[in-house]
Amino acid sequence: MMTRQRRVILEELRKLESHPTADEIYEMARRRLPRISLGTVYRNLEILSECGMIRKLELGGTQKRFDSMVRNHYHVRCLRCGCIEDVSMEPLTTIENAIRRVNDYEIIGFRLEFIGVCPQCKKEA
Amino acid sequence: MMTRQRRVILEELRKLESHPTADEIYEMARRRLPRISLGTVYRNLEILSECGMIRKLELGGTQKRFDSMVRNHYHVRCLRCGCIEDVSMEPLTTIENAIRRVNDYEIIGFRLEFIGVCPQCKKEA
DNA sequence: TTATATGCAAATGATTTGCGTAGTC
DNA sequence: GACTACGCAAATCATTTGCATATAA
Repeated sequence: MMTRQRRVILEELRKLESHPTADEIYEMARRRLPRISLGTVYRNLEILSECGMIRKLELGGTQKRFDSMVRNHYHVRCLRCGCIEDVSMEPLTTIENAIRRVNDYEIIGFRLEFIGVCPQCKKEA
Repeated sequence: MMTRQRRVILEELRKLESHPTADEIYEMARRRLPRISLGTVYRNLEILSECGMIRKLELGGTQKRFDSMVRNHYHVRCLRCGCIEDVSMEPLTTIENAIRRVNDYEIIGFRLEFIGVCPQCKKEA
């Protein structure tokens, strides 16, 4: 069911290169639909990520993050300011191949997050 | 300050190969110190991981996990039951080298988590 | 029309914090 | 004795859920 709310959430997410939290998405959606509720945002983010239209990122920090880029890619997170960016890097075929059988698990995928200090914070430090 | 509480938490954590949550550690500690509080457990886990004596894992799921193994290693998480295990696998020198400069960040480390289905759950499925 | 989604508010679950007392160095 | 940590309970923060109403197909 493509409701107005769901469409707006999806559109707003697609405008961004970044990885907003649920409440950031709520603020963006609210500019277009002032009566939308935070609960609706959470519900739709869940549904959209279940059906693969967006990606839910469970990276470090207390809040989950979301992005509209579904292709496999990696992230860097800044230790200092917490900002998160995509990593431009050829796919790590080494890992992709190495994980076929790990600990006798059936491996479905992996999550790779880099941790470091972003250029901005490097300057300030 | 090595209090009785802090020592017990550390000892209990070192007994395990697994990656317990704060409340699991609380239960373990409580068998030896019945009056210990959950707040104390959280405070000590924070302090111990800050000074590098244990490791705080911010993997998927809602709860943080902790382990006493400080050397760099990776994890597998089961999609179905949520259990988490260490991965026995030679260090991925490919990544270790590849990450020296990513997106102009100063890279300090990375977090790698595999996702799959554990042997137990494979049987049940 | 009928299932599904919404807004609102209250509930939940993990973690953190304030405060007065107790323990460690 | 001074500083740090403790136990307890209340507070906080992100997220989820119940319910009566509204909306999309």
